Amino acid sequence: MKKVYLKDIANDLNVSKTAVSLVLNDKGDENKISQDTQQRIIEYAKKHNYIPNQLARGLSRGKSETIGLIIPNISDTFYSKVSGVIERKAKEQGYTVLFSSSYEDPEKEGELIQSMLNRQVDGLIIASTQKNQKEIDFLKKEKFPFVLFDRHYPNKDTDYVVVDNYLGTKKITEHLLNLGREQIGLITLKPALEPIAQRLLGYNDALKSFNIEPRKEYIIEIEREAYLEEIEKAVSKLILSSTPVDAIVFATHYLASQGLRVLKKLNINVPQDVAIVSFDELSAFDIVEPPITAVIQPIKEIGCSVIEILLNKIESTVQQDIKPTVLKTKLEIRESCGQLL
Amino acid sequence: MKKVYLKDIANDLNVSKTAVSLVLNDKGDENKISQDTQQRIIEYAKKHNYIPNQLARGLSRGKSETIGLIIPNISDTFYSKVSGVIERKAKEQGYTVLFSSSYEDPEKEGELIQSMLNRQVDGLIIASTQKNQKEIDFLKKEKFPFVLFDRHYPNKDTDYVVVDNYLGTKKITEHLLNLGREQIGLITLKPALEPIAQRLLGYNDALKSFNIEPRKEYIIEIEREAYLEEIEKAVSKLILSSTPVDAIVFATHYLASQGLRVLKKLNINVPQDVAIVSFDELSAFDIVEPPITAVIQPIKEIGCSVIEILLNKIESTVQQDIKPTVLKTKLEIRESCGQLL
DNA sequence: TATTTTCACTAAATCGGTTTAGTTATTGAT
DNA sequence: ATCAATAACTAAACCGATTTAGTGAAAATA
Repeated sequence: MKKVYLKDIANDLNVSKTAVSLVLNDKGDENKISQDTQQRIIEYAKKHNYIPNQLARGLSRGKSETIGLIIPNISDTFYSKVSGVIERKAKEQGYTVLFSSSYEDPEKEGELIQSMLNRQVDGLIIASTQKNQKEIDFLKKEKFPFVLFDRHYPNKDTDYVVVDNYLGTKKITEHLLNLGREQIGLITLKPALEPIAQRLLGYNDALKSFNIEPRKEYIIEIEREAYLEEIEKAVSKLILSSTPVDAIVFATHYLASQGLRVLKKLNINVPQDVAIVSFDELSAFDIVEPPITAVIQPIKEIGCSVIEILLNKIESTVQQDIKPTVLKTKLEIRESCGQLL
Repeated sequence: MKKVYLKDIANDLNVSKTAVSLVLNDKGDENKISQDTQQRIIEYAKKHNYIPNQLARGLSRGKSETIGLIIPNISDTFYSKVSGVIERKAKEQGYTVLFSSSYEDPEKEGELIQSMLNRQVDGLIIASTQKNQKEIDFLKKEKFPFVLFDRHYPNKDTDYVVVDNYLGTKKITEHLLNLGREQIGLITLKPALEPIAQRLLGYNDALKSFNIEPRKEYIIEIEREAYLEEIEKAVSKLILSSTPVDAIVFATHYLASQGLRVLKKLNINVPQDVAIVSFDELSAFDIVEPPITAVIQPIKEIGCSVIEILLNKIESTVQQDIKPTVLKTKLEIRESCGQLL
């Protein structure tokens, strides 16, 4: 069973390549190809399992039916889950997804964007390192379809889909305050990224709304690359201080899970000695000891919004408006704050 | 800044497209293009940020520098982690990865394979549903480069990378036996898949090696799609039987975590009443209550082996031997079996 | 000096499709 | 009977690269 090309069909049926191409692209009727001929072509194609070469097709149409997905790390549960949704939705519309991880390296991200563009992707989805103003500006200037998610450039006018990081963190912090905790620490990352910055604001404002002045020594910003080691110091510092905290807000799921490991190692009772909450979660947060209260991100909605906006941009002929999307997080109360359930 | 094509460079420098192409593909010397001309071309290309259109390139070379990755589900932590390794290693060699999830649907998997082939991927990596004999045979017949992983077709002679599912399950079961447990249940999936079948064998043989005859009523095979509901019945049955089990082996990480949820709900003490072990793990298994003993898969090795075998096949001109790779799992002892640590 | 090699290139074919701009043959209107 | 319109196609250009087969001039060899 040799591979069959458009040319072969045309030759064998004594019609032109044009006719075959038109018919197989569903443009037979509008181009007045007779029903009989259409039938013959379609049957032949089906029988010989003809599949067009997408490279050739993409080359001549200037469209590849492919979208590029650039994320910090596919191994991270949040990104892998969003990627799953994006891929499924994209496939439903006939698009295939090229993906690459930037590992938080802006230079690499820049290269990835370029590499995706050479591959003639029809659009890009980027959870950016937020240090690639240049590439983003380039995409904007070229009016190339793209959507940012999870992290956007607040000073740039682009499409993006994010969750309300500010409000989410405010919610978990207020949850602690409502349960009577007052010395609340925050373990977060160096605030290079917009979501992280927003989470800090949410934490601060929650305290202020309870008339508590945030204390600088309760806020610890650690380096993402070295978080495994640094978190140990961070937790110890908050716990063993002369004015120890009675609760800790963790700004990411991996900070929370690693934080809990450290607390266990130090024999701190959660929630009796210290209550903890997490922004975002791992799927096992409900069965860890104790189950961790968290605000969870609407994974499915994020993925769906992203793909919807992008495909709209790709497929519509009229210029689409730029539309920021901010989704709500959901508070999932568990036992790590001492509330009886 | 307009986009620049090969033709533009040729025109502007008064050389032929051939010369430009050769030089930019590092074939200038072997084709005796003068150093001077080479310099000019390279400089011009760099200055104008020339990037070849990969579709055109792929079309004319019959090679796309792309590999296709087909997995059951990118959202599953195991597959997302292996995917991360595969993507990183592939990128290092200049390949980009197209991915799609089959969601255990053999028909969809078949379509995905076809779709990847139209897109002219240079090779395929598949964690198969194991129900696509046809497509696999087709790939074999065409001598198309591909590597299976996680799941292979035991009756077919193909390259694959798997872990020793048999020995891994034997190890965790023996661990329970060594700690004095004797009524050991197994909660697993309907054994359509090779790894799952192997895990059953490992469980059985472990018992036999301790002179215990496996009991049919201790082995519960549940439907993957409905595992959330079925596992509840399964656990209850094992626990509330007239001869209740004193330990349960879970054949996957998600069975184990869901199993633990159910045990907690039923107020069963782990490990006092029932010890549990899991094949494969979630990253939080060390902080759940109790921490779950598991055999873990060597994610990095799996990814590296897969990509190494595939790129070898793609890039070498001589026919490569077919090479099955079976990797070792590692027993991670935690507290869910009652052993004091 | 005549012939072969080598050097430094290039024209044109090719990859496998899509699309534009025609071309016949037939039908319908006047 | 004549001209315009329509039906049913097709030839050839094109997408943007790679690659094969050659070319003319200079240098080397006989």
